[in-house]
Amino acid sequence: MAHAPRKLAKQSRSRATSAAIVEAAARILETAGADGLTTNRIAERAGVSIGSLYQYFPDKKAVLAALLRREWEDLEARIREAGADTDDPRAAISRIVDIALAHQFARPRLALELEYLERGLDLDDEMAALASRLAEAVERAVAAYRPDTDATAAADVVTICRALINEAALRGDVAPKDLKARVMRAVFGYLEA
Amino acid sequence: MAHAPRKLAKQSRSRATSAAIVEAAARILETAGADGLTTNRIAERAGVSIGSLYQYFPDKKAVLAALLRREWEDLEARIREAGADTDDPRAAISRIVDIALAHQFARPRLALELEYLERGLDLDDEMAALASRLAEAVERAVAAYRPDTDATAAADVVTICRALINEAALRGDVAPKDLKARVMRAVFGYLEA
DNA sequence: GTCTATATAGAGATAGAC
DNA sequence: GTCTATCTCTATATAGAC
Repeated sequence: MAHAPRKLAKQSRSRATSAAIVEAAARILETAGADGLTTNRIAERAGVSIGSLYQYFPDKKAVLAALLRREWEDLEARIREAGADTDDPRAAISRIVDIALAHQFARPRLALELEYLERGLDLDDEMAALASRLAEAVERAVAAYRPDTDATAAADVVTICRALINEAALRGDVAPKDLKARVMRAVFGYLEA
Repeated sequence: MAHAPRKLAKQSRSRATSAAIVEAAARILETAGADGLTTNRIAERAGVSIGSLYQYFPDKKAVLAALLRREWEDLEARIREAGADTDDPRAAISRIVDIALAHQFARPRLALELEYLERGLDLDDEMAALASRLAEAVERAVAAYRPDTDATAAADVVTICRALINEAALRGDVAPKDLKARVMRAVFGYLEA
């Protein structure tokens, strides 16, 4: 297998290019929003030609799907880890809130734009499965805290968190110091009611 | 003033036309989303030519602004009325939640699309004032229930309501029978914490 | 495999007849 | 004041040289 190393090097370069394209899309979404996101600009920002972009992705939606997947995989790994500890369920939920805060405030505009664009993307099975794993990680943490709740409660908690954080980010608050407290108040106010 | 009636008739026809254009935009947003909303389609749906549309509105954003204004004016009137009764603050908030539910479920897709598009519209002073009146109506109701809270609490309550209702509408639930209960749980869970 | 050049389509908006 | 016809621009995506 004398060709293996060369092949690997090629694959690695290829992955770097497609990652660059995905990150270019992310940067444009952050600065110009969904309106400003064109395939030509993505290619330019990624430092490749438009022709190359279409060698890596079949169409514009595929670039967005890859970006969304990157974000979800990151989030899922962190949340699964944070929610694992069932000894102190309240602390587990608190850590999940921290992760959500960190994630959305790291790139607030990006998170917001993706949330909107997500609807226009028809997710394939793999993405749907990823979304399910994400939801389940939260469900387990919520169920550990209140075993008498169903999946709806966990979904509501996620919705409430996202909305409060998005709204703060939208208003331009860099990272309001009382936001964590307000999110916790909303989450546990809901769960304890 | 022999010309007054004719003038009024003219103004009335003119208002009917611009209302038709605005409603056409609303219908397209509901069925095709922001992507499908083009000035040509708006004109076609409104039963006027594209040339006429531009006689009534300077550009596409102006049509959207007029639509948003229509929605907000409707909502503001209802909420002001519902929140007025300070004898039973809890009931006042409950009625406001009912109005929000009715409003967003009457045309869920429209409400959702407008929420996104709102950001791309630079509101003029009049629209900003309208938004303030809307916010203040909720603030008064919240303050009557819990006088020790600030405007942030009222804003958070609005954010939580909108998110839960949008999420339900987004999932295609026509009007889940337990949604009102969940929204109330979230709102009062937050306010009583 | 990466580029340049371009086909194709559709957008927003305007001109000018009636 | 409403229409049709069209200008201009910019988008996605492809073709074909290298």
